[in-house]
Amino acid sequence: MNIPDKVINRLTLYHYILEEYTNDFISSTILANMLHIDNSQVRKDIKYLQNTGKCRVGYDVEVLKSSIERTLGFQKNLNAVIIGAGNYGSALAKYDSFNNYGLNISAMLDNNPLKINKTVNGKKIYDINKLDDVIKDFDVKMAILTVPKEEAQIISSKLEDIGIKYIWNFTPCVLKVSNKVKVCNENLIGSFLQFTRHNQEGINE
Amino acid sequence: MNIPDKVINRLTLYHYILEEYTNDFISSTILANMLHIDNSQVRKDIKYLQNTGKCRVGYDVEVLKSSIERTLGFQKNLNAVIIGAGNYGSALAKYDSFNNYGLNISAMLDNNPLKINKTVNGKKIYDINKLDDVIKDFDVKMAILTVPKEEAQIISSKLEDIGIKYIWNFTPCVLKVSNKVKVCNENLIGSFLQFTRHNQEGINE
DNA sequence: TAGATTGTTAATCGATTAACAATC
DNA sequence: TAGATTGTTAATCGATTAACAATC
Repeated sequence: MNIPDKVINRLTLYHYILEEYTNDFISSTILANMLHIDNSQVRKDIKYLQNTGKCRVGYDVEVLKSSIERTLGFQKNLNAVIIGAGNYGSALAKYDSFNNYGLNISAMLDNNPLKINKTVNGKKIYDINKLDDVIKDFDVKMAILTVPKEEAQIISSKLEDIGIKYIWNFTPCVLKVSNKVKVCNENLIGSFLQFTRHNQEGINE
Repeated sequence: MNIPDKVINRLTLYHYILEEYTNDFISSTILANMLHIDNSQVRKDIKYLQNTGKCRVGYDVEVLKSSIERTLGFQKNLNAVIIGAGNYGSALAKYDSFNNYGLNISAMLDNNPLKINKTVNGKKIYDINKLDDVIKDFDVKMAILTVPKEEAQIISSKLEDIGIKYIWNFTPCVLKVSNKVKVCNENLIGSFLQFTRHNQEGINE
């Protein structure tokens, strides 16, 4: 089944809520209020899970949680490397929750001799010149790009040549790649501006 | 004028491209192809800038760049603190480009005595118990939340009491706040799943 | 001139919200 | 039973794409 991006995003938020939720059942209205969205939207999202609720009671929390996990594939593992062992890369290497959601960080790479062969949270840092080998040895499908933006395009082209499938781009840089590679831009500046540009209407003083 | 979120996001991507672009003029088709979107969408987005192009030539790169900067308010400064001086917080503290887009990191806060009074990239780390003072002293409008998720809700409630306006939430946690506070969730898990869930259709082998 | 490109309108598509019968 | 909640359809809203006249 094809689940729209926005629905996937909301499903993960429902999952966060359910993890903290102590009752056995939860209604669409409660979930909706916590996220400031419409309750019929919650019910529609849940329909994608082929999950069924109970009138007058709501949804079984455990069942709902595990059907989100099953549908979004929290259990299937995808191997990734982090390219760039700076703070951002290290922060992501230490983000252990990734494992619970199907993302396995196999290794890191950097060009700094002082960092090579060190580890961050148990992930070894390899020489960027070994990129090709590391990707093959660990069966890596995704590269997480946290290099300085000057280097982003060069690395991205290399990754494409090696045949990587996914590039998760944390640099403020639009990568030129063919349509064999999927790029996801984590655009912090964009988020910041979206967030703060809306002073105009809404809750200002 | 009220610019939709998606447009704001694309405008920042255009800006990234323009920064690297060496010609004097650029057409909507070139921008569109780089982002794999429709060229009439690019022209519509640019209309929000009240910028005008030239038939047969395209848009003046410098003019376009500065009208994006003006419209999105890259020059107005908003003060923020980073709460949680771990790797993620430190990575953000070192992300100097924020300054070019109107975000000024005034200080950091943490509860670890070993970190307090140290600095990261010139930003001093204050005791989290001084939160109230720091926010007032630096005229802080935004808190960037990079604490462990167990602490996220407690800090978030404190921030609301103090009267903070924006919480940029990097924790995998849905915060309960009143509508006086705006929360922006940087949902990494959600992005990851959106990104990789789409094996089904598209470019798989 | 011929042709490339903008600016803009109309058509399409998708996502959100409203409404309500069915259920327990 | 009365009332709360789901499941689902219809209505609305917004975003994207298609089309094309106007321009230089």
